Amino acid sequence: MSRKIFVSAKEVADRAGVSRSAVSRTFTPGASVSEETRRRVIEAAEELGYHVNHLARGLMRNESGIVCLIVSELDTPYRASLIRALTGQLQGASKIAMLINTDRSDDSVDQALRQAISYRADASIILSGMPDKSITDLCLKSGQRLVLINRDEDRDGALMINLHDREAARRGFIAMLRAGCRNFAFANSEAMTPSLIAREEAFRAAGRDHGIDVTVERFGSTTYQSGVVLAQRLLTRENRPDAIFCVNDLLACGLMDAARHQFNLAIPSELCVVGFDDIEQASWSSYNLTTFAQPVEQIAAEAVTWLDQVTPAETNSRRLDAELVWRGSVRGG
Amino acid sequence: MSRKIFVSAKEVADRAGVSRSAVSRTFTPGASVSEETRRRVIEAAEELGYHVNHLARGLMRNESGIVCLIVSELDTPYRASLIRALTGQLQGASKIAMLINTDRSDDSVDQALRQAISYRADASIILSGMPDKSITDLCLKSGQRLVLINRDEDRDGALMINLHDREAARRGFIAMLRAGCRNFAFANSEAMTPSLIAREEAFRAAGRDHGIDVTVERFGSTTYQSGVVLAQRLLTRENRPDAIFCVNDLLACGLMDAARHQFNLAIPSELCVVGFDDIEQASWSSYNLTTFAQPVEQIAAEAVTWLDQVTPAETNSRRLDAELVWRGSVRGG
DNA sequence: CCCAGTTTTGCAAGCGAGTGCAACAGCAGG
DNA sequence: CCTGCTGTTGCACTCGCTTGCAAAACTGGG
Repeated sequence: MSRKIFVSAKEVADRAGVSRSAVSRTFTPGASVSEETRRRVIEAAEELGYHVNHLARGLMRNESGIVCLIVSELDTPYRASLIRALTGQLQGASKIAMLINTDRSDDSVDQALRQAISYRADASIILSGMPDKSITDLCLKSGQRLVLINRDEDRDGALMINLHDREAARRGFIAMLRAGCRNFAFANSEAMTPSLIAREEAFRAAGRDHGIDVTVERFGSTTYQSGVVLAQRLLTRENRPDAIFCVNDLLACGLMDAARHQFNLAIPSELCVVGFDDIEQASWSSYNLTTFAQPVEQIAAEAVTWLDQVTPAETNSRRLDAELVWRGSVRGG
Repeated sequence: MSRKIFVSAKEVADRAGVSRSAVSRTFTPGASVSEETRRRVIEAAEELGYHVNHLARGLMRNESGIVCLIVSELDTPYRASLIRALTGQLQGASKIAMLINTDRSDDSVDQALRQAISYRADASIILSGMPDKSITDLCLKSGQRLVLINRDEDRDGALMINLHDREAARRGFIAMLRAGCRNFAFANSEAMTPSLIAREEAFRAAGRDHGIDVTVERFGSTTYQSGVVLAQRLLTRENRPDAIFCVNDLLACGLMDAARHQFNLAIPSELCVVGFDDIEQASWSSYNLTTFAQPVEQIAAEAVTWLDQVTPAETNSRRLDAELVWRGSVRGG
């Protein structure tokens, strides 16, 4: 099977005619090595194709440089772009991302965290699902840091990054109100994630504030197909909505497609739509969707800089703005 | 900073009143431990929240269980779905994926492979870019396995997974020919990946075989925006194409949107379009794109089973079928 | 040339696990 | 009770690296 073929520090030391420690120090920033030995070590290392064994290093330093990203349905546009931002910025901070896919079963977020512990990840970033309290406690007790993105619930000792969902929903309402809409609806999935709930609630509240009743419909998971179904449910009502806030862009795309192709509605003249996430497709001219942008790079930056802090992980919470991106799915603007 | 707080086998051993080896053996399948001690160890481990340190285990076993996925622009729909499939199946084979993002510089595929070596990854799977020969040699010499997906070029000792690009292109041509198209065009990017070139060449060849001249236009990278530009270039020609094979779906979406919204063309009556990849958006009713499907799950399966083989990595090549998915962007069908 | 002060270096003790080997216990048969 | 066998256990070594500590090698001033 796999024989030990990786070249070790010992071999480099022998070749360079120095001690093992010298090699180690050469690759440890800030260690005391003379220019001369460093040169010889580097040279020998180059020739042999030596690379420090990060596994062993992690063992000694008690710091692996590994950060686990725990995520399901990672091919969803928003998730994928967040992963891209995170991996990019983690590498910038010389850490490396381990990707754990929790598509399978339901307890698999817990499973994933166990994996993270087994690989002695310095931290885990949870993008979907919500782990058991007992597991997160174990993580924190083990000295592993935890970042929850758009999960909202409280977890002591973790960093929680969320958006101003409520304000976004309210702004969306007002935008469509100004566009002259009268019948408001909110298209949601049944996922009932805290942030999705917040958007729905705030949108209803905005309606109440203006003495307007908001129709809410929920269906399935937060996908394009659900958007199609929601369109069928909402657009066949007797007083058809002329303003729909979709809980995210994927849903909005499905809803818009159904509205146009099945109900022959013109957007935005007969129906205004607002989405959330600002996925790439929202900017495609078939959709041209007015939406709230997830500040993915900023989210990633917050996470990574927090992880880089040396102070012991304290409970921490960040709430970022979701910027409104005006496009053509709402009149005016 | 981070104190050693992870619980170790020693502590479990003490608590269970056995030797450290007993603990080790309990978590090593096939080792000789009595039912009684195993029970006590498991119990103690549970109470203490012990998890085998995979770093240390990897050190001893000389097998880390880590597989690196090397990829750029991972938020592209096709890439994202491939990553999803790969992570899922790797986990099924009890391996774990490390994600290396090569968006930054150009030599960063090499950088990525160095990382992979540093973490003693058992294998690397390259989804984008092409590493230097010297680096891949180093990988192979170090006993690391290598999988190249849609990279085509020859690399001794690696597994190369490709599709029947040429046949797909030819089939696409014939499909549009049967639909009654006369003016054929091929919309490509300037990425010039082997598989993209193969599609283009085969499409031209199909044209030649039928005595039909094929217009080829190339622009930028393989994105939606390039599709828009390509539409502008192709659809303003004096004898406007009525059949366009797009080198991938993303490009096709951009091209279709531009054709419809800027040139007011009806698809498929005035223009037939064929894509490649079968990304999710291809099935959205705004596009309803006839395309060739990347068999992502099958690709992932091939890769993972090959990695699981115990025989020393031999050069190996798989060529899979890209199934034609008939939708509405080509007449007939 | 000597000595105190500053680098630089090597030794050796870890880190947390796996595993060959020998000692050991338990058991059945003689 | 002794012998031989099987199955379990613990010791000690190993993996590749980091790092405290003390010895060795410089440095410059007197």
